[in-house]
Amino acid sequence: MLGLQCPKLLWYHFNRPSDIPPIDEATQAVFDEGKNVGELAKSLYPNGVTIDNSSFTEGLRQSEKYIQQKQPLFEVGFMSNNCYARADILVSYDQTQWDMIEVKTSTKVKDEHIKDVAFQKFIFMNAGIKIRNCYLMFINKDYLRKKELSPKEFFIKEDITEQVDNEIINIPNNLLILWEIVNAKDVSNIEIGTQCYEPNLCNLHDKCWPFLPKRSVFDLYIGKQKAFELLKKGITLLKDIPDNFELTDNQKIQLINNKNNAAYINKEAINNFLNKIQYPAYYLDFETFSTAIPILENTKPYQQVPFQYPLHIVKEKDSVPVHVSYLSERKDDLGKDFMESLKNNLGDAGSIIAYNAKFERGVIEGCLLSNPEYAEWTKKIFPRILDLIEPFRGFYYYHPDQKGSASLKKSFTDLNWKKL
DNA sequence: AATTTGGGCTCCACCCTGCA
DNA sequence: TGCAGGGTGGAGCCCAAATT
Repeated sequence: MLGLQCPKLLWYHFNRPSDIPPIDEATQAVFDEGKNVGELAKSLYPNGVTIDNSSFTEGLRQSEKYIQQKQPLFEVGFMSNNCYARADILVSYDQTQWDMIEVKTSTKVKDEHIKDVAFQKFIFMNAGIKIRNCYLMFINKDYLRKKELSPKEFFIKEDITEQVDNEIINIPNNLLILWEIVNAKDVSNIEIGTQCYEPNLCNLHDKCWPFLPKRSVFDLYIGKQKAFELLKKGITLLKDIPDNFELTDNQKIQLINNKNNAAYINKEAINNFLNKIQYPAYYLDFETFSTAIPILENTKPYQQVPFQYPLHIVKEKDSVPVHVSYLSERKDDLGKDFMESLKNNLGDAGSIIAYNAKFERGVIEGCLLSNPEYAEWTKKIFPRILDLIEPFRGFYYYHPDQKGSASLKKSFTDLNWKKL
């Protein structure tokens, strides 16, 4: 059971090419977003040179060449210790030293960023490039876009030199472990852990995790730590959890009917919930987009901007739902039409029902930024909202096929079983 | 990538009790 | 009366889960 543990957060430098799955649309969108933000960051360093990395050897050749000059360099890459690293931005400090700037689409400095930059600095130093200070350039989440985009206000630049230097001492040892893992013939000796899915899903996840059986301890609701604990004791099945092992009330419900695959139903709690619905009932769902770089005036980075909603109105109990929908036709200010349409369709009374309704609530609050005249109306609307997630998160109803999830769309263990 | 939210955990102030 | 030890409750923090 005991085995090698991947050094957390460094794996993404080490994917074996054959193990990298094709990029799906969502991942591609994240990459594109990163590219846009990267280009915006470059605009802050005039006279910079972007290294041509269309081929690996050409990238290295150009990096060697331009490092002799002193203008800012973008995407410059070097090799040492049999590893390769590429820096987003390198700015010359004096004749011998450079400052390293890493651009992230995040809105704060995270531990993984420190590890990332430490790796880059380590490789660069060993390649003979002298690095003075390290900076992280990330997104100011409070930046409110006006008509013109202001890159200077959009970014925050923070000195992380000290944290990087504290981290850099761990790199040599991490590299040893990582090489061993990369060269391993199979994964039977590699220990799974949170590093497999945090901060991102590892590309080797589908190789290391399938040993888990169906109905495993990883189905436990909010129970990943408990699952790892049980795994260390050799317990992988829900039904094998000992009676004296401490579980929350919801987790106990998961074990009821687990074996015979039947639903647990708390009729009283469900009835209480249903009785809260006041008619006419409005079933609502928002569709939104969000971008790191705000494209509309009076919006912030990553703000969810709504453009469409379906609404089903049930006038009285058991009556046939009436369908109403909205699709924005404006490209400048989406919030105003959206709010006006909602106001016209939602009436003055009756429950407004959504799944995970705090999302809908947040979107409406976001619209108030550019449409404050709806503040009064919002106050009247919010108390009417009822969250359909309540009966599921509260385990009023639970079926083992939910795998510990109250989501309409996915569960944690689907990560392991999606190929079956 | 962010956000919200509730649960669970930790920390600490406070109080009570038992004892010298 | 003072002190140590144990129990209790609130504040604050972190994590996991849901949505787009």
